[in-house]
Amino acid sequence: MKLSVKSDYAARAVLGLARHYPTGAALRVEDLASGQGVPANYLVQILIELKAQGIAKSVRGKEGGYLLARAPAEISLGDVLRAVHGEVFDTPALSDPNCAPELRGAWQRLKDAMDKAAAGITFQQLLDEGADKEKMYYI
Amino acid sequence: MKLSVKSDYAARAVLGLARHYPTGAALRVEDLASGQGVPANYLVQILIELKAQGIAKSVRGKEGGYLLARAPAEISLGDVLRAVHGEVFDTPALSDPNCAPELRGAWQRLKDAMDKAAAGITFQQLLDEGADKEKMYYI
DNA sequence: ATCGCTTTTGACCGAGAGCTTCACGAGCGA
DNA sequence: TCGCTCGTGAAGCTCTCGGTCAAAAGCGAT
Repeated sequence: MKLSVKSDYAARAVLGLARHYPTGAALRVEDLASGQGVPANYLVQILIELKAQGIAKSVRGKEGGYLLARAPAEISLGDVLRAVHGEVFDTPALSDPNCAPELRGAWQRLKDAMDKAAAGITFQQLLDEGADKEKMYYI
Repeated sequence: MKLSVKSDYAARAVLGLARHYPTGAALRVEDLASGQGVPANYLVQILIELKAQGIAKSVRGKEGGYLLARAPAEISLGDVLRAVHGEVFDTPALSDPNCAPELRGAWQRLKDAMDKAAAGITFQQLLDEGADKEKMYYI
């Protein structure tokens, strides 16, 4: 099971916005893209999806750009994954009625594990981990 | 994150072989395919991969077919997923060096959760669940 | 009002993967 | 030798993914 580059880009974008969140200012797409190593034109589409899901919001015109719609503590990795794909975990078997019920149960268990793990990772945690790592250099 | 139909087919195939495991006889591809609602010509390719990973084995000639190489209790859903794709969970971010380390940690946690969940589901369990369900009708 | 900045939207395209089918070769038993 | 089965490779088809581009639209400043 391979995760798409899109999910990765989306996570990077949200992390970038989260780092910038305390300033309260909007971040331009171009700056966000170059800071995270993501093609700007592609990032635009991802940001639009993030906005549609209420994760980010945008400001137009000069001094415009993107910022998070909620605090980083309120955004989980699962939210981001659901924003760019429909579901965190999906398989044709779950919607196939002539799939054996015991198998469907197995896929469901896998899905639940995935959902739970993704919901348990918030971007505030990631910010803290990054800060901890940086603190190492000062010791 | 979408799971391919191939993984589903592989799981069905192994479940079908597991049900037939106690007899010790080989199961023809055609029979296995029609029993599980899988295109036979495609199933062949999947079975070859399962065989290459030591999950199934084959017998040629008349009375030939496929059977499990180990007991159903020794085969986890993770084994099957790893047989048809390379990994249970993979993302370009994990091998991208200029991805933020805190993000890589997050993906790794997701991967671990997935691996653990997939390793914890054996086909013996699925057989038992199926048997339990069948017993319901006799009450 | 107009201009420059930004997001927004939609269309487009090439490459590759996934799914499926087919045809033919190879091993085994009668 | 014949019939049965697996084994293997190749082909086609569709669809998604990753990425680009251009034009529209909102906002602020001059």
